[in-house]
Amino acid sequence: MGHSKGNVVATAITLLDEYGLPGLSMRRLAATLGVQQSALYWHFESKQMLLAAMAEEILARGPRPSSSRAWDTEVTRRAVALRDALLAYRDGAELVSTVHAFGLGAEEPHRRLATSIESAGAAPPEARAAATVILHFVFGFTFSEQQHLQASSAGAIEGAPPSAAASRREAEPEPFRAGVALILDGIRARVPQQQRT
Amino acid sequence: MGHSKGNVVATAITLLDEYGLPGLSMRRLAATLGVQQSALYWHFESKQMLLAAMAEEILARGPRPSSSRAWDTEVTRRAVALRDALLAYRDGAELVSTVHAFGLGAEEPHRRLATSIESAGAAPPEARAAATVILHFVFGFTFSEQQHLQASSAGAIEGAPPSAAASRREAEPEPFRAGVALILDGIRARVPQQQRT
DNA sequence: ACCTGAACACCGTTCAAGT
DNA sequence: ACCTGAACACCGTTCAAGT
Repeated sequence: MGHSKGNVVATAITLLDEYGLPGLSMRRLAATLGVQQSALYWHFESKQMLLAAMAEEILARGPRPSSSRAWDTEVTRRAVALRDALLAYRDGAELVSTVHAFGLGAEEPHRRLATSIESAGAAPPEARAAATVILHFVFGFTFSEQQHLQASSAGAIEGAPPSAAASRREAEPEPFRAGVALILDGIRARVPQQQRT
Repeated sequence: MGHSKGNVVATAITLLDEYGLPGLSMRRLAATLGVQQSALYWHFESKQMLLAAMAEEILARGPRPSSSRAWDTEVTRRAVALRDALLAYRDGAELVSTVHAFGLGAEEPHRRLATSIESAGAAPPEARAAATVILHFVFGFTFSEQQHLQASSAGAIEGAPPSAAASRREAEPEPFRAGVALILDGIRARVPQQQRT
């Protein structure tokens, strides 16, 4: 009866988490599914399209932040939720941010951030510009963070004291919150003052 | 008499500009230099190390912004200069930002930005956090921009009206300046007010 | 110090053909 | 609708050996 598209994507994400992005080959994926490599090209026109579908799925599986009446709380929660979604799978940040940069999808986070920022009283173009700043910060920060996390967990047994930090950290480090807070201050400076939160 | 390291890097950058990052293979580089592939591994322990050296060279070739008494002018000029450096070669933004994320170098821009921000009166840790925000914005923005530039210049003859924009644009688009300005406002909000510029 | 020759263990993609 | 079989045109890296 054959594999479905969703089926293929789910298996690909499992392999991503196990072998990382460089280890995710069409051949390995096909072997895991028990088909020939060429069969994958019936489901996806290229590996890039498969990666784009994986990025969407990883985002869809991420947490959905509870909304808030305070726009800045909401924006912060969205940034934290996005970071959590990226950290949930090995090389998640690299995958999603690359798909985004190549214009192949992963646009929901930007749209949602922009909507939350508009509720602060910003005009749509300004809200989009601010959303772009936040998005690139979250992508770049989390990409770097995930690399360092994996690099240090690679030198685990043979290396420096392993420390209490697990490879898949969820709590936000101080610099992450600080970066988001800085951008929020920038937004406040450009929006009609009305309430403090 | 053999090739020098700098020689190899320079040739690699030429190939990057001509074929793009996916087209830059060790085999192609070796062939262009007139040596065997294996010879490259005498100069660089891996392709990653070659890419790191290329990133440093691309940054070193970039413009050096004139300094300014006004810290915000200086930060803006550094951001613009960094973007220009990345845009100067095909896939420059992807290359440099990836090398940076993998912790293989390309740290000068961050240090320089942090220094300029400190002169606004920010404490070093705050200045570094703000520099991180700017750096990720410039990397992410320019990466996306460069992809779109190349995608549209790929569909040149056969496509929409080519427009006046060349493939290698140097003037900053409005959203780039807007993003930098937003972050500057965020910095101003966290620093003892003294002068306006 | 710098490179050759040869191999190892892989890649993404296409395409005619099958059921 | 979904897959096979086979091929095409590539990859990064290692290593003994040469000069």
